[in-house]
Amino acid sequence: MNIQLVGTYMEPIADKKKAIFKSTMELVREHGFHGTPMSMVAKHAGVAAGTIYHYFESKDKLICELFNYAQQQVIAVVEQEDCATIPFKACFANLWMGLYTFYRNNQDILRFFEQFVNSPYSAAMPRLEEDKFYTLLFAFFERGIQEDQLREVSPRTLGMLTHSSILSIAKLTASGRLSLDSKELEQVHELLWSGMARHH
Amino acid sequence: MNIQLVGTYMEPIADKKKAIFKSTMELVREHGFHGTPMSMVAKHAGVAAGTIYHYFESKDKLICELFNYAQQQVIAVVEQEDCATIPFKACFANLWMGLYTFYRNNQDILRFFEQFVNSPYSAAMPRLEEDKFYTLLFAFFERGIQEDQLREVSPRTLGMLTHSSILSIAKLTASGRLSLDSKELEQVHELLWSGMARHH
DNA sequence: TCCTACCAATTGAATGTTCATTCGGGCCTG
DNA sequence: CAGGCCCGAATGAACATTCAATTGGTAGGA
Repeated sequence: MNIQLVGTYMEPIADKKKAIFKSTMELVREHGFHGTPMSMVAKHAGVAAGTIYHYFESKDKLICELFNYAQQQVIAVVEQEDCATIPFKACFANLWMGLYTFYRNNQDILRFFEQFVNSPYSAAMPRLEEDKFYTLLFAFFERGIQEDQLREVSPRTLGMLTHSSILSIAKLTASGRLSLDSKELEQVHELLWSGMARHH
Repeated sequence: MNIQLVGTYMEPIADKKKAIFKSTMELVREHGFHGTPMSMVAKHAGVAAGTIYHYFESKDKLICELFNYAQQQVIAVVEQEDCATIPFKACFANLWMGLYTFYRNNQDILRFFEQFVNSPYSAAMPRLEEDKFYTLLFAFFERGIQEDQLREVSPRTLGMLTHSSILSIAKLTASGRLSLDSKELEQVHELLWSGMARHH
């Protein structure tokens, strides 16, 4: 039986299934989609090759489900930080740092995402309007504009700019090619903020 | 004889070699690294499979050489826009639009790059210090700081932020999921500028 | 001018490997 | 003992790479 992930946030997932997800993520991070045969996933996850096919129709389905699984986690971060009870500016800072921290601590996911969205798999992704992550993100910036905190630039543009800055900095620091202390990280999102904010 | 590309900018490249580059780029864009067998490249380029191996040691080498080949073109854009004879702010605007336009007009390259840098191939990339593109980019922002035009944020950070904004907007508009008119494009890099600029 | 020796360029069928996927059977648990 | 889980060897397709054979062009000698 395929246990559904989608929608209900995160039902208990069969152990083996979770192990397969985890292994796939790690291996794909290190070796790419090509370069990670099912046999390798099986061995790494400690299951037999056939078992994977008990849980997933095919390699492609596995990859796509894994994407959704990981996406849920990112969505959880956004939902946690996007709260209307604190000033928008602070909320923006939290969101930036929250997402940044998440990607830094989950480099597998970061790398997997980037591979996924730039591969032909991305054809299987929902359109922006149906993508929960982006819907949340855009709504957040919409709110900033409503509250007269942000310039009148399309919320989509603001959302993409913010997210891309997080991703690029996270990738860079994760790769060890650049290291930023916490003061410099603050600088980054302040810089973004001062570009996007409405100057009264 | 392998005609060298590296270093001397761009020697005349054997026709077939160029055809192979072009086909690989288009096919990889559409089908990914996996998903484009050498036989497909051969057919698309109008050569025999064996011919590819006359010019390239292996598939991996082909991919890596292609990356360098494309990188040269991006470097050319930076070199063209980064001129010290006009005010820094204008130069920044030119650079942003120049790179954006380049990626918009060369979606193959954009997509190929993103796949490459997030794949295991990226291990073959030079370190940031030895990467000509980034060296130029960072020097550009260094200049802005010297000239007291920019905040004192690490030039690397500024460079990465700028480049990531270009890439994300170019990817998004290229995919048709968002379209920006020229006024909105201006807004984007002005927004960035106002975040990065020193406020006297 | 013609002939020939030489070599780079090119071909595509053949090779051997790697891989996704299948399936017949074993092992628990209720 | 039925039914769900799980195993892993076997299968067949797809692929990167090789190589023996062919072409075409060029330099030199007569």
